[in-house]
Amino acid sequence: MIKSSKNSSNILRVAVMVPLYRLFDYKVAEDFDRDSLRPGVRLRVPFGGGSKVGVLLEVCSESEWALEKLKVVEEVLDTEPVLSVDDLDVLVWVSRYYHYPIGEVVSYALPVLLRQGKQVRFKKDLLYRLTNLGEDVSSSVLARSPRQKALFSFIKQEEGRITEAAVRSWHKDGKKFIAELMAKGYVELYDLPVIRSKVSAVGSSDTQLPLTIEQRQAVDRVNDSLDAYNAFLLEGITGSGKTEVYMRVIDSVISQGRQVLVLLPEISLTPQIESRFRQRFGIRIAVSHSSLTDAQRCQSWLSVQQGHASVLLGTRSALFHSIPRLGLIIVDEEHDSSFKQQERLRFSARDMALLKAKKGNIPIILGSATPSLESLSNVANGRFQKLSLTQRIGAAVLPKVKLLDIRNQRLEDGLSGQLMDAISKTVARDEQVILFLNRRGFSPALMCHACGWVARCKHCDVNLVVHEKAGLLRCHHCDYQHKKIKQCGRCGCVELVSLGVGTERVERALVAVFGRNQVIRIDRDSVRHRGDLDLALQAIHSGQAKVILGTQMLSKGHHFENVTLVGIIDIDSGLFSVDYHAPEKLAQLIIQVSGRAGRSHKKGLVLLQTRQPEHLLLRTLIEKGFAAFAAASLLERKVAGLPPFSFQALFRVNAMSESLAVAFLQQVQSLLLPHVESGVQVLGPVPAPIVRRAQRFHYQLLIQAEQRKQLHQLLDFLVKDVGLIKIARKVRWSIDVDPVDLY
DNA sequence: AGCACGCCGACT
DNA sequence: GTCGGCGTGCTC
Repeated sequence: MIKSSKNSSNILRVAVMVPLYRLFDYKVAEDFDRDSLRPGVRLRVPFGGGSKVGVLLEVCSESEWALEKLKVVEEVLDTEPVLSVDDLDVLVWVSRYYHYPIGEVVSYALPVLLRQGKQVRFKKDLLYRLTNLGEDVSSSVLARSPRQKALFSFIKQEEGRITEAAVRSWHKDGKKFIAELMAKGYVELYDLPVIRSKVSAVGSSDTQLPLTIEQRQAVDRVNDSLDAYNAFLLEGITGSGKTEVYMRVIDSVISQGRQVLVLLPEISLTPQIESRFRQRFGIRIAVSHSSLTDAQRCQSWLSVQQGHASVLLGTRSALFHSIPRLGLIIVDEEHDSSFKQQERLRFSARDMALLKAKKGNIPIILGSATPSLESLSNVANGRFQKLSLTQRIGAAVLPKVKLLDIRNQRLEDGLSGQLMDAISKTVARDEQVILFLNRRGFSPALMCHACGWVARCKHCDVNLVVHEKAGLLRCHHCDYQHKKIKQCGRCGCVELVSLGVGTERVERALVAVFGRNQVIRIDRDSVRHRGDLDLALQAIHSGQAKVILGTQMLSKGHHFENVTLVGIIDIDSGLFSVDYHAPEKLAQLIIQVSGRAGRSHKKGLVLLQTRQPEHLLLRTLIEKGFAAFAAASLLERKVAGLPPFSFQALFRVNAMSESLAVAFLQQVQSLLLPHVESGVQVLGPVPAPIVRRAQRFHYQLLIQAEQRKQLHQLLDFLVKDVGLIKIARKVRWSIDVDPVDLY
């Protein structure tokens, strides 16, 4: 049957920005201009009592709803779609895969201003360059005004790559000085054309470093397969020059007039990295991270969406940007846990990037010195191609890694005599030491000597941590605080012992030996604000601080030239954690840390305190390296009958009372049991931060399946057929597919 | 999520 | 008598 084409299509399927798991149908007036109704345009629609912003997903001719029940669209907000059909396709997939309301997923893809239905225009980033007159004069004509002179030289040196923002960040009165230079006729504004076809990159290519043979091979392999989906794992040890490989490939892609998305872990997206990319690719860089204002983020979003920017540098949320001519995705440090969003929409940026590359039929590079087991397994099964960088650039040598057997050793505040000796010797040589302990506070538990009672959080299922200096007991999950108690909460005994060792305790011990000035502690308690960290880093770089003690915070991103000894105080907890990814996280930490010691000509040493010196994975790691460790881990999983991927989901609930949470999970469990032979278990109660004061009981249900597909069938069954949303009135739930963290 | 509707307790 | 608590239901 042939339908009368255009006029019958007056039903609009809209993703309304509300937390509901379905689309909403609307109609348009008969005489409405249908041409403006393309998928991806924003609409203002009547919803409930008021009106909401939504995004048009589909124009069709039928609705499950009675026509007279449908409301009429109020307003079409865009003449051009803000999201492409491909974008919408990915968003719908994300909504289904992660079981998250479609309207919310779509709103993730838009900057706040667009979400609110505002009209925004892209303000072209105008650039400054010297005029012909300016090129002819020497900067000495500006000798009377040192600021103008300096700015003049800055513009000359950057060769027309200076934006207004760059001038502002150069000096707070930069605009004033530039106005003066423009008044003199030395400097002018111009704008760069949008790249839609093949052009050469804007950045200067003479700054390129020569490549090693391995780098050359990696670049060539990727460059040879730019026109289709190909997944590459770039495995490169610290200092082997992964970034240079990225940049060469980016060069090729943008010279074809296409765009590149570069995803970095949260801590890696620093002004330094940004400026390194800026130097190379000029102003055709857009960045996206949490410290931008709404207006800035919107402009950055528009610059990518409208094709002005060729490279988008961002954290995991940058995946949701609309990138019309995307030609390559790079995920640097692909193993990093910050690629998993652990709140609201629980998505894995690495997995989503792979999907996006596949759907867009473009190449993707996952880079890491310590790849995730998932990626290594994908290399083994032929889904990824491996590119290896094994040589370090320059004279840097890898440090020696040694296990310190602390069985039967006397530990003083967590430190063995051997480790203490090594620290003293290093300090005596006027070199620096880094010590890792992934536990904040003074001690992780406070116990009654008389009856064994332990101070616990009244909201969460965890022990309270002693913070000696602050005189507090604190919960590291919900941040509940209580003044440090002097008596047992059960028997009233006054003899309370601090059990275990945290950074504060180790710091006290180190200060007692080396003095206050030579010891510095870096964790979330000691560096609250951004400035604190800078101050601490300064003390380290100046050489004043000799012993640097910190949590994971310290393991990433910072390079300290004079560090020749790294100690990890407790590695055993990583070997026996409930988190089944803990061993590989530990291995990744050790490798990362090794990259910190002895980067210069000096030889470095890494000491690991352990009571498990014969542990197979540890031995493999330190004797044969990360690759062998990973291979052993994969084999171990295979032997244990576990898939290399974790085809499992965590079903989390928050409820007002324990009985509600348990009753709900038991209901879910009983619903699932007929459909799975095994692999559904209630875990919990589990610690979790309080969302709302009332909903503080957190339980989890672990669902395992043989295949990813089977898992999703189960989840779909739960959500759709069972009507989970209706059952789950008094609880809040979320589904975490392939979780990293099992508490 | 927001908002309306609806049915029971203290109050200008 | 009403104002307002939040339990329940609905949003095209």
